[in-house]
Amino acid sequence: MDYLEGLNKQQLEAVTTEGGPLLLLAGAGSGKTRVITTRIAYLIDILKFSPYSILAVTFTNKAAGEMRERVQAMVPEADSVMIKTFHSFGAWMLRRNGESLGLRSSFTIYDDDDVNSLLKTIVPGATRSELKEFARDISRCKDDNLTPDDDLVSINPYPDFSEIYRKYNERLKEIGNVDFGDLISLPKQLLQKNKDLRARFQSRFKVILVDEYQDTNRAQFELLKALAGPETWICVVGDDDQSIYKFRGAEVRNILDFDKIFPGTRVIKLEENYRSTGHILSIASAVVKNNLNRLGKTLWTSKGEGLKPTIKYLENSEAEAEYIASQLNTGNLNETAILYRTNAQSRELESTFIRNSIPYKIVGTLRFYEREEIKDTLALLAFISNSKDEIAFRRIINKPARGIGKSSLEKIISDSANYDYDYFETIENSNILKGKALNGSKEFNNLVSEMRSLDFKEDLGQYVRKVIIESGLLEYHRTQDLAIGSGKVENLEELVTAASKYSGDSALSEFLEAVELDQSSFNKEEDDGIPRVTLITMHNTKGLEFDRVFISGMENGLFPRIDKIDDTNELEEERRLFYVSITRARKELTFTSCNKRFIHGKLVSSQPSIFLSEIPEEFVVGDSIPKNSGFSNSKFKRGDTVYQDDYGSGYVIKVIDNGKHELVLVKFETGQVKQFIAEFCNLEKISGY
DNA sequence: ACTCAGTTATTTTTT
DNA sequence: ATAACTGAGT
Repeated sequence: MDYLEGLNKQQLEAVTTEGGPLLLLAGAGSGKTRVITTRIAYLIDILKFSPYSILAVTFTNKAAGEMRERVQAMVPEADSVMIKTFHSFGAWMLRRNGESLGLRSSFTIYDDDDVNSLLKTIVPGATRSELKEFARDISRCKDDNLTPDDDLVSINPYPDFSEIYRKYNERLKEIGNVDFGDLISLPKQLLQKNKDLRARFQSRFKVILVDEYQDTNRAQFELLKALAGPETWICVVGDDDQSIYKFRGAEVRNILDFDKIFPGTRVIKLEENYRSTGHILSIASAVVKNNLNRLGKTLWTSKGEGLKPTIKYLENSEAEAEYIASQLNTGNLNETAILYRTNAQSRELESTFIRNSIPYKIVGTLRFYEREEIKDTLALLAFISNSKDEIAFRRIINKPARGIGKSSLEKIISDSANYDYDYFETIENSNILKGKALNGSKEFNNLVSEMRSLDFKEDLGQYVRKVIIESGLLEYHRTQDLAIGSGKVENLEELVTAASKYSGDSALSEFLEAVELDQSSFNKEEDDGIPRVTLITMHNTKGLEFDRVFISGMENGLFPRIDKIDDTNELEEERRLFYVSITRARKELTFTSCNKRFIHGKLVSSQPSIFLSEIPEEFVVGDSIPKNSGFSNSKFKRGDTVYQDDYGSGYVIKVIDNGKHELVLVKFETGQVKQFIAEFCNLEKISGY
């Protein structure tokens, strides 16, 4: 029981409280992971719960892995606790219980890219951005538990949207695959429809723990409700102040209203922060206090005040990068992070760091599975396993070139109606193709049958290697490498290595699932021992901490984003993002803000973020915070409210300096966007920050 | 099937 | 600025 030692009063209470429901409000740096893992250990070790009866759900595989490791260090038999992400839990459940939905246990999971391609086959005339919109909105429907039969006007007002959504679901079902949303909503449906199944799950999982509860969406909440019976010890852990994924369907109300939905909830707040020094916490608290929609808690530390954070104003983004670079001469780069709101901001930092020979690493930009060569291989593997997979088929049939162009492809697709939409069968039996396309398609089918006849149960790595070589994909990408110097072959090698960790009957589908759901195991760490400064988006920093943090681009329009400034809910979410960013820092924190910045190739004037004005002056040093204008010479700033005789009132979207004139782009309440030359326009400034 | 010029749209994205 | 994509021309 020595693992209980050193816990503070609230932590101990959180660990030992019996029964459910239990809501743990765990502030940033309050030892949340320690509490969850210790609670699991305590349940097994002291309260004698079977590890098998405990389900712990997280949002990332990284978090799941960390949790497993830490629990096992305390209680070895905890290795049979089910610790999974929401999505991998859903996949696990569907592979075992999906027959009634027409799912084979080897289904594959479509990612956003595949979803887009599938939608394109359903709405061929749609533009790229329309497809993207449909994909996003369908995903949002699934997050929100909305079916095509529901009123979807609030999601997408386009009258055909419901039909598109319906057709999309039908096609997905015909193909026999699922998307990310299905991994939550289908298990939920199964449990709701099938009383026996529900009883089985409820008798197995006596304890359910959910981490990062503030980021659950409606569907995840419903799944949880279906899993938890009246006797279940349900415990959710989260921080309403750190809810930053609303744009992905996260529903803050889940945590705000938890005690109303689960009557008799015990609420325990963990407010002692073990991470940051006092001034940093004071700033974080002062900032987040401006949010009205929160449960309210105040972090404190016994660490002492520490250094005052710094605010620095720079003329432009180049100066900003140079300033940050100049600060990196001292201190441990491994313990330093530069945070920004948008990925595009990393470019300037990168080029400056290269110029100054500062080693850096960028977190989270290029995802392994999104790479062309990887997607190609996965598509081929998916097709070998399921020749009804239209998206995989489209992707791989003519790669490398087999003489099957657009028209031949469409012929096969349309003729597949006669062969149960199985493209392998269509090629096998249809006589619609001739010449080069006929030979090419037969060649493709031979490849597929040959691969199907091979056994991969011993070593999936060897199997994948064989597939890559025999299909010609390796050669194809080798040529690409030679042409443009990409590392595609290297990536394919890495895929083979990753695959060799899998064996057994379901090796292939396990592997395909891992690639979709757990990219972390494929992200090769630059482990050359050189200390590197971390470049990272604010969103990606959740759960991380550094001795020294720079928060860059503190400008209205960029952060908070321009379209979020005048919507209270959106602004509060941006502010939570700021709160998350601030609380990453242990000891040192610097905010930088620029007067001018290149945005989409245009030099744009900006003004300091309204968030900077929320920092109490007594906690910071450095440049003083300009009130109102005065930072730039310009009369107009982004975010200003203006009035114009012809168009009425609106706000400034952009101020562009084109060298000759200052152009002011205004979005009016009517929805019109107009451009004016600052010197000559009759715009009246109503208010500004 | 490939190339090149023109077009478009550029938030965040644990799964 | 820039990447990613489209469509016409080779």
